[in-house]
Amino acid sequence: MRLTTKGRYAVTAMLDLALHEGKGPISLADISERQGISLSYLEQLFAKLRRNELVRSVRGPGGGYQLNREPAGINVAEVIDAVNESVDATGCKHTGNCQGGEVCLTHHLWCDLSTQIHGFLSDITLASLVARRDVKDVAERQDRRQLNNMIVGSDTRPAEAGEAVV
Amino acid sequence: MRLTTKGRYAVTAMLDLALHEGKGPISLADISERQGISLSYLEQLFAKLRRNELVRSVRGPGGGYQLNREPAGINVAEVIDAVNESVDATGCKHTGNCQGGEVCLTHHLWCDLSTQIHGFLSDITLASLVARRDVKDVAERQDRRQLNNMIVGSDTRPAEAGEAVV
DNA sequence: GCAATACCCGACTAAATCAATCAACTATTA
DNA sequence: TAATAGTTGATTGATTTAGTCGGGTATTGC
Repeated sequence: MRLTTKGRYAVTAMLDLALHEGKGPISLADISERQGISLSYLEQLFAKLRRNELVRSVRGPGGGYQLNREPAGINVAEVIDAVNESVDATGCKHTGNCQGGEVCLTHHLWCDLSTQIHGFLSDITLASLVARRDVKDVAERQDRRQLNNMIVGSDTRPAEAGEAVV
Repeated sequence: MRLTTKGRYAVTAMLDLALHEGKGPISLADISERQGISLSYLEQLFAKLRRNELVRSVRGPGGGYQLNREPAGINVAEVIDAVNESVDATGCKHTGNCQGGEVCLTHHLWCDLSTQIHGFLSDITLASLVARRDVKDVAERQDRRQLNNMIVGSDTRPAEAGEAVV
């Protein structure tokens, strides 16, 4: 099992889409700026999200991405699955041939853990995240900063990873 | 967060010790044979388990490792921690500076997930695993096979990873 | 119709981690 | 004192991560 930036970025980007629903397509450049994720990397992730029919794309000027379903119908577990980060904690992918064709001593433990994690994450939808106080606060801060950057003018580069921001 | 063979092997090896408690020190060679884990790799893992005072070692002929506490007092979470596989799902190690000094959009979600997983794993002790039916079954099979290999004689190498076993 | 926008796609890469292997060394005990 | 068994450090091939780079192609406002 692994949960790295790949899965975290995917969920963050999907949540960004959910937060800006109803404002037409959202460009990856916007998400990149707001969330501080490399644009090229986002393109890779959205290719997978699109193949899994979690988002749909609109090409051309003014284009971008939109959720393909309502936020209440998309849960965190399937977003992570879509970018190939399995939530499976077993080493044998549930086949049970961990030790020369038979199950290993701890096989059932990892199965239980997988069930636990998957259950937890699939109960959380984008809609439920949007409703959370802490998410709202961070989103407002990000929108404010993005607006600020636009007014300041040419300095529209996204804030860098380690960079201190006002 | 990551859970790979490192953490799984560590838990498996500790459970093997718990299953053979009271039979004096258990050598890593024995564990290697029963569990199909490379001896050299076990040495690395047990160096960390010893530094974390989860096991104690006895040197010399007839030596090996023993649990440093009773099985009911050792939980799975601390074993995984001991081999440097954190159960933390955040990217910022709970510091909260995921995005230029501030928390990112999904920080609290990953905190919740971490709490969930840690809670689940720290409720499972070696003693509770030893008592499980499925663990007992696998352990018996492993002991039987090891005995068999000893009788057959010179062929005492551990069963290889992909090898089909009778 | 054409230039700008924005998605689409594939190849490539530096760094990190995994899962070991190898060799040498030290302590203990039969 | 020789065999056993734990201890430590260096090294390694394979894989994955977290991107970058460079070229496409579709669409639309002017």
